[in-house]
This record gives sequence, structure tokens and C-alpha cells, in this order.
Amino acid sequence: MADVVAISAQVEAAVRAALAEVLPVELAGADPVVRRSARADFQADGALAVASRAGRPPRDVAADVVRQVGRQGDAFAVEVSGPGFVNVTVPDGVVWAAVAARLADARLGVAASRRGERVVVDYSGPNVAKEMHVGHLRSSVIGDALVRVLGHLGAEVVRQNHVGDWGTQFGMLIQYLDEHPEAAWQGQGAATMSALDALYRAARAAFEADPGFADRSRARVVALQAGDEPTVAVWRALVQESEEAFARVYDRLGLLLDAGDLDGESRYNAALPGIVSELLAAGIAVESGGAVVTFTDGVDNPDGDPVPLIVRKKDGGYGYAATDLATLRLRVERYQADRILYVVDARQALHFRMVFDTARRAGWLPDGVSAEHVPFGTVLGADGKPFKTRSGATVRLADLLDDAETAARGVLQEKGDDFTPAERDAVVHAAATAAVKYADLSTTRTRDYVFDVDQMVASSGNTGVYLQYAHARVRSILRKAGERGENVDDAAPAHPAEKELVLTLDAFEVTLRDVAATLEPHRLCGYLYDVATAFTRFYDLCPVLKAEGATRGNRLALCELTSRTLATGLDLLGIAAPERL
RNA sequence: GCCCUCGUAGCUCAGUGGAUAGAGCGUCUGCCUCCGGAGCAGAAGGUCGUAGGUUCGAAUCCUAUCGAGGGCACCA
Repeated sequence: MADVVAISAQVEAAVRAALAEVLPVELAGADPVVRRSARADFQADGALAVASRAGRPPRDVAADVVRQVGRQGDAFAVEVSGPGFVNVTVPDGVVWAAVAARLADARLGVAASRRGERVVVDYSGPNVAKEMHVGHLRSSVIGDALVRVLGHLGAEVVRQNHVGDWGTQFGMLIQYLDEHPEAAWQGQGAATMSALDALYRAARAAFEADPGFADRSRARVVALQAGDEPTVAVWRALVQESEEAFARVYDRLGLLLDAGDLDGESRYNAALPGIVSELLAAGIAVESGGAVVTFTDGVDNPDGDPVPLIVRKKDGGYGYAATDLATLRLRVERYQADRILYVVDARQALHFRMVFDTARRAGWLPDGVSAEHVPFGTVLGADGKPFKTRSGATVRLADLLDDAETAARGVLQEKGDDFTPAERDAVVHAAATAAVKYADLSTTRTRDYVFDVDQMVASSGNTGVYLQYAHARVRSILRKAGERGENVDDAAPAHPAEKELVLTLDAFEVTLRDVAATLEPHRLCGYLYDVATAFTRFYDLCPVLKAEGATRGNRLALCELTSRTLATGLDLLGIAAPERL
């Protein structure tokens, strides 16, 4: 099947060709700078932009472009406007032809532009023995959306969930359990993870308050690393319980992550001595203050001394830099990654900069393979500090989802519905997860945001539920029509609201490519909100079922395309698109 | 001290160097005889932190500066 060429790309090609004809050879590659416009369907600013370099009045260049586009045929109506803008109007026939072309393509005209690329995405990464809280939402939800978008564009994506299942905190936990049998956490059903979390806090407090306990904990870490059987048995139980709890949260959130994606820190334990010895042998790492460290040019501490990346601590233990280096190496060598993404809190920026620098120098990160920290902002409380409740605890992810479901159930109750109880549960679940995920995904990734339950579970305005609602309404029309919108008559006129909707749908591929390039899912959120808004305007102004003949056929086709674009886009955000809401 | 984010409507946020800076929430006014009102239309609300610079054109790029947050030696 021939590729679908977006209307915007057709306009771009036409103006680009015209510019090449009109300009001197050395400027022939000028960017046409085509954008949507409030004064026409599109505006091309390229003539204006290049005029000064061509040494000509902008309006003259624009006029030449207009004449030249006219010579190419009558695909578009063009005119000069203002200081030298070229305004482009798309004829109705082109609009309807675009709908037909996209509908005929199972991928809705989205090319697999990232085929052949192999991407490892590291995300979520919760800690064993700690309950997942709202702070874990971001990495999980953003990472999942990126995995889906890159995958949809044809990339081969490997998910990796680098769970914190190793390190000093386990010595602390196991030692505490040994000394406080009453802290046993097993077998409490739904409360088991809470008991584990309480154990963690108690052990942490003891670790900080009691030096003797801290020493015994460190000894316990050594025992764990040496494979002491009773110690390892307790560790295994902790890990297993936590992983089951993670799986429940992932399942509830509808994330792609599963047991096969687990890539715990413990997996790299055996590789750590080699990391250190190779770095030392290569002269990249040096001993400093008893520790083995690497330095990165241009990174200084407040005293003006270089900041070390601590690969091995002075007590002989390994820092997480060692684990990250071993992990990165495996991802290059075994997973054959072209690109490795770390969806991790922005506060880790310096750490990753130094890890990547060290790996690059050690040859573990070859040219042609990129490692990128994909940072996200911190979830803050009303006081502007990292979010905690009044009691000092964090909000559990499970509780947030409960709140969202309560809110969604309340809305349904208020409006009334004819769902069976099972259907209602499914709808409540879909709307609640949509609200929470969209709230997190829809703002700029790197921005901190202030946690606000009411805003997070809201279902009106620019929310995930609004998108689901638009989808449900368009599905409702198609259900009642009893036919798929397939027959497009491109000789029929297009209502302004229809045209606006088509031109919005036209940008689907460009948006997805943009998300893949910037790794910013909020662009897809904004796009789908535009689609939903354009649809509801169309919905208000253009009756579908009451229309007749070609108009009805075209509108049904437009509904079909809108429905599929919304459902696909929502799916790429990890949000369900129920048939009814 | 150095480095990294972020300063846009009362609040929460969008905004590829292009024409008159946009949404949502909140406030106010309309709209169910009509495909789902979790909706639509409209009103009010802006020195885009500040000052320079580059440019035909700056919320956007550069410099300085003010403000908020974060990171910088053995937690991850």
C-alpha cells in the first residue's frame, strides 16, 4: 500500500518545491516553515524567513512562491498575506481524500519510522520492601508511554525494571527481623505490604539511632553477599512478596511491565568486582580516600575539588554507580541496544552524567550507542517540598487509585447509568486510571508538580476522562448507525468544523514522531485533547445520523477515523478507551 | 562556589523564531423537542520575573540579573 502523505506534508512539499524554483541555487533547500494558521488552513513562513538572505523584499518572494505553487496545479489555494506570509487553503476534495486514505490504512497513516532501532527503556524501578507511592507514578507512567510510542513507530523496545533489591538496606531489614521477631510481616493479606513498609521504617530508624545495630546490619550485608543461606532465604522472601505487590499495582494501572522485565540490582552482584578492576586497570578509576572513584571533567564540589563517582566504597562495598555501570554494559552487549533510556527523577542528573562519561571512556558505551537520562520533576506537597502527608508519610499509589475510583463512581451515580455492576466496575476503573495517568502525563516532563488529589481525580475539563468521553460519544454514533464509516465522497463539501477535525487528525503522525524525538508524552496528551475538542465541536454542529447521502457517509467516515485515532492515541498513553463510559 | 530545572491569567498548566500569547479549574451569562450535558457557546481575567542584545519579527535564541527548587564523597 502506498504511504499516506499527510496534508501538511503535501503543503510542505508544494511550498518547498516552489521556493527551490524561486530562490537562487544556494538557498534552494530553504525550509518552507509550514504551520497551522488562524487565518487560513496553513501558513508558510519560509518566504519571509529567507527573503533577507536572498536580498529581496519578502512580499516579492512570497508572490513568486504563490505564482509557482499555482503553476504546479490546483491542489491548494495560496495567497500572499501581511509582510510575506503565504496562506494556504486546502480544498474540500483534498480534505475528504485524506480521510479516505487514512481510513484505508490499518496504521492510520502512521509510518513505522523507527524500524530497525533497538531501544532499552529503564523505568519504574521501585524498591523492595517499600510500598509504591505517588513518587513512583511518574517513572512508571512516563516510561510506559514512551515504550508504547517507540514501539508503535516500529522500534524494538526492551523494557527493564531496575528494582532496588540489593544493597545495605537489606542487611538492615534482615538484621532487624532477626532481633525483632514480632516485626514479622508475612501472611497479612492485603496489609502485608504495609507491614513490610512499616518494617522498613522501623529498621531505618534503628539503623540511624543505634550504631551497634548499624554495625550488625553491615555485617549482615556481608553475609547476604557471601550467600549465607538463612540470610538469603529471608531476602528471597522479601523480594518475592514485593514483586508480587508491584505486579498488582502494574496490573491495576494497566502498565506493560511484567515479571519478564524485572532487572533487579542483585542481578549484577557478581559483575561488580570486574567493573572495578577493569576501570582501575584502564586507569580510568583511581583510589581516593580509600574508595575507588572516577572523575568527570568540569564537575566540581563546593570546595573546588572534582566530584567523584564512587564505584567502590572504602568499606569494600559497591555503590550504585558500579551497578549502573554493569547494567549499562549488559544492555549494550547482550541487548544490543542502539539507545538506552533511563526514566529517572531529575535529581539523578549528575549521577547519570558521570556514569555515562565513565562508561564512554571505558568503551562500554561505544560510539553509535546513546545513553540518555530522561528526567522528570519531583512530586511536591503544598509546601513546595517533596510530597508527604501531614503525618510525614507518602501517599500510597493504591490509595490514590482508590480515591480516583471513588470520584469516578460518584460521577456515575450522579448522572445515572444502565450498567450492570460488573460493567460499572470496569468503567470506574477505566476512568479512574485515565484520570490519574493523564494528570501525570499531561504536563511537561521535567517540571515539578504540586500533588493535588482533587485535580488528579478530576473528570471534567482537560482530563483523561474527557478524551474517553469523546471516544465513547463517537462510538455511540457508530453503534447507532449500524455501519462502519467507509464510503467517502470527495466531491462533497466540507463544513468548517469537519475540515478543522480532519486537519487536526492529519497531525497524528507528526505528533508521534515528535514524542519519540523529544521523549515528551505530554505532547501526545495535548494533541489528543485537540482532537477531542475538534470532535465535540463537530459533534455539536454537524449531525451525523440525520444527515443524508454523501454528507452522512463522509461524516460517518470522519467519526470512524476520529474513533480510531483517539483509541490508538489513548492506548499509546496507556489509557483505555471504553466503548461506553 | 559550580552545575541542572523552572518563573506565562486568581489557581494548575500548554505554547516548532511568525500575524491578535492559549487551555483547564474557579467566577459570571447563555444552550437539553436535537447522534451521551463527564458536553458546547460566550464574558471577565496577561508589564510572558526584570533589563539589555540578536532578528524584518522574541514567551521562544544569547547575555546579565532577581526569585523558587534541586544536585555536588561513600544511601539509592
